[in-house]
Formats: sequence, C-alpha cells, structure tokens
Amino acid sequence: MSITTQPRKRRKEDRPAELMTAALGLFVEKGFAATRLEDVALCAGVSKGTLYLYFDSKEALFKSVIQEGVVPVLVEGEGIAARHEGNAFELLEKLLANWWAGIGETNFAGIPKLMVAEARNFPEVAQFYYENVIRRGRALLGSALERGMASGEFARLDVETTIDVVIAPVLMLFIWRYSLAGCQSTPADPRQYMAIHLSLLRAGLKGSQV
Amino acid sequence: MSITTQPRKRRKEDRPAELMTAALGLFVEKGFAATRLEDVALCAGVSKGTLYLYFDSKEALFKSVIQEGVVPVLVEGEGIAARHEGNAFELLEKLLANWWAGIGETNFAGIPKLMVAEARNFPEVAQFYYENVIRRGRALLGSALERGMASGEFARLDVETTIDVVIAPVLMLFIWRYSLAGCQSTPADPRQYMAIHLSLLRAGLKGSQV
Amino acid sequence: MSITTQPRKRRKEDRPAELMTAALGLFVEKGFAATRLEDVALCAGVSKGTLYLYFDSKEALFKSVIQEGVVPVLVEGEGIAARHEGNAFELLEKLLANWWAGIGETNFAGIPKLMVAEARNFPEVAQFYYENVIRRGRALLGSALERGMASGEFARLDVETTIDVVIAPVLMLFIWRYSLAGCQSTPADPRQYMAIHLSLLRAGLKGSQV
Amino acid sequence: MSITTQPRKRRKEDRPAELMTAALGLFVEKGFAATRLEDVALCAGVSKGTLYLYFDSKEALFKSVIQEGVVPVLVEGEGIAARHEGNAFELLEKLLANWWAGIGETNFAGIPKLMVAEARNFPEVAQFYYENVIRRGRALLGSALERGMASGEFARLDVETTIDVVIAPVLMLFIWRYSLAGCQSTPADPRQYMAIHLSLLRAGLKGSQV
DNA sequence: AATGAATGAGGCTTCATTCAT
DNA sequence: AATGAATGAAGCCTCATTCAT
Repeated sequence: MSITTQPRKRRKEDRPAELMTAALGLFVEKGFAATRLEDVALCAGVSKGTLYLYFDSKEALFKSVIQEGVVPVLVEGEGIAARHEGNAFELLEKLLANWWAGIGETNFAGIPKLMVAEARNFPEVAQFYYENVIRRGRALLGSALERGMASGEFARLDVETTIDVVIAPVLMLFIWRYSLAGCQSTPADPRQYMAIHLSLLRAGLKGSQV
Repeated sequence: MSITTQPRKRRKEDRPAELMTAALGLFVEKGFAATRLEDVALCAGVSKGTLYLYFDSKEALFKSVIQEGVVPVLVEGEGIAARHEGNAFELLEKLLANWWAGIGETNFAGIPKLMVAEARNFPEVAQFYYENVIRRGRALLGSALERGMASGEFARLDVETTIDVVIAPVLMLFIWRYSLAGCQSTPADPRQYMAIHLSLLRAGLKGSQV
Repeated sequence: MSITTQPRKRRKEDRPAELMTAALGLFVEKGFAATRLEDVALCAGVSKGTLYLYFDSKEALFKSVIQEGVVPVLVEGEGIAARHEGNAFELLEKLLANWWAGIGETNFAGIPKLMVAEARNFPEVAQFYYENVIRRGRALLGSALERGMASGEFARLDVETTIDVVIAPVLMLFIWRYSLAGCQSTPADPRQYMAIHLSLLRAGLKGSQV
Repeated sequence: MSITTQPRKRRKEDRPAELMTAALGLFVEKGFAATRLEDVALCAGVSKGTLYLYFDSKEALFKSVIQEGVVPVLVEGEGIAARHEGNAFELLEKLLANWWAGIGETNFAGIPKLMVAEARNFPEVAQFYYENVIRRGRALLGSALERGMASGEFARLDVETTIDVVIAPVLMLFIWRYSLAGCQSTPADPRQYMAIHLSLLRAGLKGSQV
C-alpha cells in the first residue's frame, strides 16, 4: 500500500547487515576483544539477545563481518582489469584509485587493521581472508605488473615482491587512519599521499623502453 | 671471582627488563587484551603477584613495554645521520638498513603492529609513541630527504608525505611478520623486499641532476 | 464422510494434550530445568509462542503434565480392588501387574523420576502429587495388605511401612529405566524382576495360616 | 606453636573438600541445573571466583562431588564381607545396616537421587558411577546372596535380579529422604522400614534347608 | 489461533588486582 | 622481595517470556 515500512518483516531481512555494520564500526575502532556485544547491539538499536538470533557467538559475528565485508570490493577491480585497454601503469593507477575510493569511504577500510591485529588469534579467519582477499587482490596487481613488464613498460623485477612494495603504502594509509590518526601521524592529505606513491612508482617501475 | 657474580643482586635489577621482555613477546603475539598477566608471569618465571611489585597495572606494563622498547633504536639512527658524509640516497639506505637490522631481529619489530592495534584504546600511549618514536623517526628521514632535495639529488616533493610513502613499506614488513605471516602472505625474502623498495625509491626520488 | 473428520477442529482440542505429551517426553528425559520450551514446541510441531496460548509458564506446563498424567492410572486400580474377590496376595499381584502394565508402556513411567528430581524445587507440585497420587496409591495397597492381615493370610506388620517396602522395588524399576538404563544397570528383564519381587513378598508376608 | 589454625595454608588443602561438601548439599537439595555456583561459594564462605581455582567448571565440580563422595563407602562394606564368618543372611543384614549407617547420616545419601536425576544429562558421570559404585556394590551383595544359595540357606533365584530387588528399597529410602520427605511421604521410621525389609527378605529368600 | 522476532534478567566464567604470609 | 590464594567486576551467552503481526 503505502511506503510505511512494514517494520517487522523488513527488519528480519536487514538485521544481519545492520548488525554487521554496527559490529564492523566497533571492531575497527576498538579491536575484537575490547568490543562489547552489548555496545554492538546498542549501536544497532537492538538488545543483546537479538545478536544471537543471527550469529552463534562473538567470534561468528567477527568472521561474518570479515567474510561478507570485503569480497565484493575485489570484484569491481577484476572488472576494471578485464576491461582496461591502455598501458600498464594507467591500469595500476585505476586499480589503486578504485580500491582507495571504493573502500576508503567506508569502515571497510578498517579491516586491514582489524586483520592485522587479530590474525594470530583467529587463524581460520586469517586463512579465509588470505584465500579470498589477499590472494585475489595480489593476483589482480600481479597481472597489471606482468603486463607492463611484458611490454617493456616496466623493468623486470620479482613480481610477488613488487606487489608487496606497491601495496604496502596503500595498506598503511588505511591502517593509519584507524590507529594513529588521532595523533596527526597520518598523511594529512590522502590524495597527495597517493599521488606521491604513484609518482614514485611511475619512475621506479619504468623499464628500458616506453 | 667466577662469571656467575651475585646472581641474586643481578636478578633483582633485571626483573623489570625480564618482565617487559616476556610481556612484549605476548603482547605482539596476541595483542593487549588477549594477553593474560598470568601468562606473562609464567613466561618470565615469576608469580603473578610479582608483576605488581614492578608495574602498577596491566596498562602500566603496556606503556613501559612501548616506552622502554623503542626509543633506544632511534638514537643509533640519529648518530648515523650525524656522521654521514655521502649522498642523500646512501644515507636513506643506511637508515632503512639499520632500522631494519636493529629492530628486525627482535620482538621490537612487533611494536608497530601492537601500536596499530591498540592506539585507539590507549591514547596516552599512542601520544607518547607519536612524540618519542614517530616524530623523531620522521625527522630523521625528513632530514635525509631534504638534504637530497637541496642538493638536487632528489626531486622536490612534499617532504612529510614522502616520508610516509618511504616508511610505509618498512612498517608493513614488520606488521606482516606479526600478523599474517602464518598464511604465507608475507614477503618471502625481506632482503629482496627491501632491495626492491630501495630500487623503486632510487629511481622515483631522482631529481634533475646528480 | 471420511475418517479425516474436521482436522482443524480436532487439532485445536488436542493441542494441550499434544503439548503435554511432548513436554513429558523431554521432562523425563532431561529434567525440568534442562528442558527448553523451544524443544518442547519443536517436538510438538508448533512454535514457541503457541505454548503460551495454553500454559501460563514453564512451571504451569510442568504442573499440568504431572497433574493430568497420573491420576487416571489410579482409577483403574481402585476398580480392580473393588471387584476383587480372591485372596489378598492375588489382589496384590493384580495391582502391581496392572500398575506396571498401565504405566510401564508409556512415558508416564518417567514421572516418578521427575517428581523425585524436582519435588524440592516445586513444593506445590509435590504436594499435589502426594495428595492425588501417592496417598491414593498407598491407600489402595494398604487396603489389600490389611485385608490379608485381617484374614491371617499375611503376618501382622506395620501397614504403612510395609506399603513402602512393597512399593519401593516397583518405583525403582521405573526410575532406573529413566536414569541409568543406558549403563546396563537396570534389571534386564522387568518381568523376572517383578516375579522375584512378588515371590519374595509371597513368602515374606505369609502369616500363620493360609 | 599453638592450635591457632594457620588459616592460609590449611585452607589451601581443605578447600576442595569444603567446596565439594557445599556443592553436594546444594546439588542434592536442588539438582544440578538449579544450583547456582554463587550459592555454592556462599555456602562454603568463599567468593564465586574461588571455585574456579579448584574446579574447571560447574560440571567438573559435579563430577568431583560424585567421584570423591561415594567410593570410600564401598571399601568398608568389602571389608565386612571379607571378615564375615556367620551365615549369609547375617552378612546381608550387616551390609545393609552398614551401608545405611555409613551413608545415611550424611548428604552422600542424596547422591542416588542426584544420579537418578542427572544420569542422562551426564553420561560420563553416570558411566563412572556405574563402574565404580553400582557394579562394585552389586558384586558385594551378589557374593552374599551366592554364599547363601550355595549353602542352601537361600532359595535359588536369579542372582542379578535378586540384587535389584534387595537393593531397591534401600535406594528408595534415600531417594525419598531427598525428594518427597517434605510431604510426609517417606517412611516415618527408617529403622522400622529396614527391619520390615529384612524380615521380608529373611522369609522370602529362605531356601530348603537351614 | 498462531507465529517468531525481540527482549532482558540471570548464570557461568575469566582475569586483573589485592593482600596476608 | 616474592608468593599465590582469594576476590569481584565485567562480559558472553541462554532461554523463558512477550507482543506485533
């Protein structure tokens, strides 16, 4: 009939996402252990018990947050790579920009910090994250680097390690934002940070020919 | 006069350091919240109560671990910079190599991960860390970059942001080691990682003249 | 007119009985506290909320299970006693056999265990059970014993206490079945158990004359 | 020095026993689920946390209560049987009297009720109880019965089942005391109850010869 | 009549902290 | 200085109960 939001029915379907959003916000803010489920519930506007209608335990909630939160972001990047036709460095730029834009505006940007902090306490989750996010993201970057090396646009370097070096400053950008940002220890202007990172890469990766 | 001189006396003086070493190991392994003081004590071979003879609280222990653990490392770097006479990039190389060598072999390398994970839960400690480690380390790097820019060896870039970009891969190297290393998601060969980082920097920072 | 007459209507009237049957099964299996209403509902094929349409609370359900479940069984025994014409021991045999047969095949046999376990937590229910089941059952047995003592068939013993002794092995038979039966700690052959009990009674109760 | 009870040291050794005594009292009174650890602690004069210095969990406490509480009682009985020289029925009398006296004065008498109520919820404990208490107790009784049957003092009956019948009234005596005693549904005079039980047995077991 | 999502009180358990020895 | 038994606040989790649909 009207737009009035059948509050009951709609809730049922949206609840898990609402809860995971609330949980993500607190997990990236305080870490897993220091986050109280009561606060997650409060933050989502429900009671403590409601969490257990959708998640078996605090740990299960944590896993879900990680597992649901990050995979979609990579799909977009894979699409960009598939459609790209210009040179390799332009692809790199696009990928990094997209990654930064797509994640950087949301709390998903806090997941790297969260994984870094909790990987050892949740080996299963770390394994999942490695298989489904890290490995896939690296493959994406690696294909761009190899494209450039094949065409002579980039110098020949060890690809795997170059991926590490290329990706590290972007990860740190996100990590800083969720850790020491309060101490003004973070790049004041992320755009400039990315620009310099890319300018270093442009010159640093350059191969023998154009 | 044997080598085992006054084992008692020595013990007493070493206690705080022993406790901090044990604590560091567990903190960087499991994080602050997930570390139990009982395990710290066990690890140091003392009883739980003994910890409180030397530290007022778990948080005080944490602060001490951070505060005592990292400052000394910087002094060495400052000495290197003061004595250096070659070109700026060689200084950069020395500083990064020294930092990596001096910290990389010990659990101090886990402190960046620890700070990243706990900065928001312990703003005071983060502030201390920022003032005494980050700011000082950045000043060190910044002076090397400025030296190179002044001489025309490096291109002119925003110094503060360039520091971020230069330092990020080194920080990530340490962070990886204490988080996802178990998933083989860490650079297999740190030396090569550092080499590529430096090679990218060498070309990327290069200014108009030598 | 088929046999499946008005399935709706019938359902409605049977609900309480269905729920009580489900509850009895779980109560005698796990005890009152360890039985979850959700499981009772599941077991009866309804939702949790439906239970509250018929019973005010878990305790009310418990009371109903006890109260509805056992009284009918005694009526039959009272009828047997009223109609009996032979000697006292034959009546005893009939009563015990009937009791065992009438209860032993259903989950009602679990009620003694249930009452034993929960009597102290639910004094009201215990009181009800005592007034309506125990007292009545004892009166039945007592009249048989007194009949035998009056005729000289049985020796003169304290009637109340003799009732206890006569009834205890039968109660234990039921209790065992619902507790340690899994450990093969229960009489393997209830029929033989009852036979021996009766044979001991026959000789033990015997008075000066037949 | 003096009798003054080094409260600290002595405590350490006595605590488990104190806690188990308190727990036994509440378990037999209210059952496992309905007993709150806070009450156990209160009852033992300690705090909630102290329980966990000695027992891993509520269930572990339960197991300990059962396991520590009952075995010693059987040893005495086995000694009596070994030393007995009279006829079989006198041995039976001694065993039952000893069992009743040794257990009947303490809360251990509540353990049969406890096991009956919880056996299905704690199969491990039930198994332990069966192996270490029931089986052993039955062996004891069985040897007395067999001695009597061999000498012709007792009639030949199925031994295992006869054990059940002999033991059931004693078990019920204890069970009653911890369940429906409040309803005056328990034998008013346990001594008379035992006397009648034994008198029924004496006549009922009697064999062809004396 | 029936549902099942939501609630929140209550219990088990952990662990930083204290203190008598 | 050192111990380790004891504490109790705090958090996770369960489940009887409610109520809008």
